[in-house]
Amino acid sequence: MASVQEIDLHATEVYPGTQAVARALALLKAFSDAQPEWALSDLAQAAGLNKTTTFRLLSALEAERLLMRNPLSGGYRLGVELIAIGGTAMRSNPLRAMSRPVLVTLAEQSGEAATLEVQVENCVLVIDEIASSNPMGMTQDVGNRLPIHATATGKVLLAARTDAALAGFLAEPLPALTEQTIVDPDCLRRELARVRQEGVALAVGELEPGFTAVAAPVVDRERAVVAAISVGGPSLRLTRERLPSLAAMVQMAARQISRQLGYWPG
Amino acid sequence: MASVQEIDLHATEVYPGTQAVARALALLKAFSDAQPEWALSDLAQAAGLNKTTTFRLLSALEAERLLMRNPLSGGYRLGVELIAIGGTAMRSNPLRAMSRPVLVTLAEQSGEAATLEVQVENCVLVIDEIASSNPMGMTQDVGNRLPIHATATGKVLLAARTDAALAGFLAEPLPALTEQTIVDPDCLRRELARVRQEGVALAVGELEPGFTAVAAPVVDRERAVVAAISVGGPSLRLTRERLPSLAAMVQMAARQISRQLGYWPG
DNA sequence: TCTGTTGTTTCACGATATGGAATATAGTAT
DNA sequence: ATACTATATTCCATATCGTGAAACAACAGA
Repeated sequence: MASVQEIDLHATEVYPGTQAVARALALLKAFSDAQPEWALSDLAQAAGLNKTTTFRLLSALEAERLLMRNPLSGGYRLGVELIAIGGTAMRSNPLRAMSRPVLVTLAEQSGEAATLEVQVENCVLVIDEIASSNPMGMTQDVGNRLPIHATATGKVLLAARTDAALAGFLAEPLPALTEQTIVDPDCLRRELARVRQEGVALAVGELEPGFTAVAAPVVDRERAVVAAISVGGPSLRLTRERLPSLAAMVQMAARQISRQLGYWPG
Repeated sequence: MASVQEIDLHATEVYPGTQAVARALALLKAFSDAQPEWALSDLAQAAGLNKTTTFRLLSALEAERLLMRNPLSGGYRLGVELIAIGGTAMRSNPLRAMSRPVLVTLAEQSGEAATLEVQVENCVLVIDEIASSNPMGMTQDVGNRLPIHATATGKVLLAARTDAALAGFLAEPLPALTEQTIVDPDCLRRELARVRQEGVALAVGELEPGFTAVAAPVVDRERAVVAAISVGGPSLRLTRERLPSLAAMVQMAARQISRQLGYWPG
């Protein structure tokens, strides 16, 4: 019936007695870079909710400034309060706070931009980014979600998944962002095996043409891969010869952060 | 009874039929830079909610990754999903998108950091920031809330308030952040009158020692002050002699943005 | 003017959120 | 060890609060 693409109302059956909250949050999550503005009816349909219910929830979110309305179109947009809360979330993130000095050193040492990323659903989320000391590289990606299969950090995080979880992910087609993006499931599987073995991932022009990145996993006390860090920059600067030494730096930094998290190798 | 400071559950009576959502959002807003982690009981008490209710709401927020728990203390913290949503909110903010090129020009022209800020409750919220071309100035303040009475942008926004709204604000004591912070209500009132007349606000060492900023209002189609922009930097560089010319630049840039919003002077 | 679409309000119903009480799980002092 | 205190978590009967159909209002296009 719904012709508009469906938003998943979170298959994971939620806590009992939180329907309204879960629905409100699902509505919030419907907003994205691709669709930053929603009309009430469309959003109601996409979320599979009654129009009245949607209206009431959106009104509550608007009253709290988490949403705002476009005065011209009447459409809903994410509000300023979310920028504030997001900023607080960023600054209070313990992983970010721990990693920052290491990232700064890594960026200086490598002369490239360094990032800290975690997995959120089937994307990697940029938690922190230290700009390259070399000018240009102004990516400003903090808070951005990137496709997990086309990034070095993403591959590191994917490599840590169980075969079952991986199979589920690979069941759906992988979008190609560039000519180089790995879209063949078997090809990606082999790549991930390599990543798992070597403890480093590369992405050469797979996210965007001319951009190369090297990533390594951050491991916590329970030996779970909780994040990945990377250095990245123009492929012209991150030449094939430099990659091994960059990989070593990234791995070293990642191990340093892991140790702070209580991870002890062996 | 409640010895912990109370969180205001939003005096403005909310939309009927959204109690749970409003409460959940109030819980989210309880997290701040000053108090980034809450124990269940404390938060329940501060929000004036039953412990069970609080637990259920927090669980729902945690399930959606808007909150996470500190594995050591068991305390609640803002989660990564909020960083993602906050990033989306920032990038999709129309005011920010409009202002950015103007801000970039302003930063180049002045050689200082330029910011765009809006009012949210009794704070100013930094929506965008273009770092100074001169090194140092690395403030990284986007998403940060600053006290409205101690910032140039804040004064601009305060100056636009009605006398009644202002009186309400001035009823409570103004915290001093530095020696220079204006804490006397009458003194601030006079300052705001000046700002209203001249259309520019200054803050010299009022937010932090040695930091000076100049701000001007951004006005929309309905002649409402919706934001303020500023340039700021070390007081040693923003000398008394430079301030008039900087003020002119900021005002020019603000007028440019206002015009894009449909404001037409006269 | 009519018609289709949007956003908004109303309201009766019952599913759903609520909070007291009971239980579990620590952490601290005795 | 044991009792004690302060947490977090589960259970469950109750009625409050969220729900969605329907009706209304405000447009835009034909």
